[in-house]
Amino acid sequence: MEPTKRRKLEAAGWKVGTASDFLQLSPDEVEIIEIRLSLSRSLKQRRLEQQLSQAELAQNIHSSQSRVAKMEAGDPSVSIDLLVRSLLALGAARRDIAIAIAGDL
Amino acid sequence: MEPTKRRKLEAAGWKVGTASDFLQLSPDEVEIIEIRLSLSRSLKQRRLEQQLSQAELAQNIHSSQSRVAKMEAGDPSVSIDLLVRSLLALGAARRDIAIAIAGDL
DNA sequence: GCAAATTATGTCATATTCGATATAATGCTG
DNA sequence: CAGCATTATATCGAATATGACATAATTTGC
Repeated sequence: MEPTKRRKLEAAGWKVGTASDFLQLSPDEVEIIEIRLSLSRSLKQRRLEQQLSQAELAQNIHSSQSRVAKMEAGDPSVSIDLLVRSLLALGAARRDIAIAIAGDL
Repeated sequence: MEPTKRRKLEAAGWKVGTASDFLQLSPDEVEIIEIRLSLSRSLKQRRLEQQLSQAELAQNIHSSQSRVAKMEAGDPSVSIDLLVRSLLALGAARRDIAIAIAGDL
């Protein structure tokens, strides 16, 4: 795994001890994590574009500031469902979500 | 809402009583449901392409036949997370998932 | 038509995710 | 620096998703 990608994961709070520890994640698990991180980044970007605080966004989606923080941090306790619902609440269309998931495209 | 779309939702087990009942779903909720259904269809298509029974797929993803059936039926109790994980297990790439979500793209 | 295989539906105990809350950490502006 | 807003982290009971199981319905091949 490239150091770049690894740093991204570690920065997002995924405990990635040593490189070999990391390897116990299956490719599919890594893929899911990356999808979550892509959605996270998209969420944060949209929120900032709309000049909203995490607390304000939380109100819009009937959630809490702490959960928004976790969403943006790519916390493992956050489901893709919640990320998608939040993106929709920020005005994202299905297509936008698809693009976020694809990573580049 | 077009009758076509509505029939799709009803067929998938989303209790959509009358048209007015249906309207109590927010556009975002409808969007989520449609995303789920897109992923469902993609899942079933992939499984059939690979000539697997629901039970066989269930084994691969450490789940059960009944849950696979629910996934393919677009059952409300199934998360997007599980659908994505299942698609990955069937060999789908991120891009494939993105395409499924976008509808076209 | 009838087995056998496959798929659908209902239920349940357990596991995971949820919003909420508290509080710590960081950033910003005077 | 001090106050204030914003964001991060930890923990909780409640809500939701989960696999497993039972069993019904459906499809398939003979």
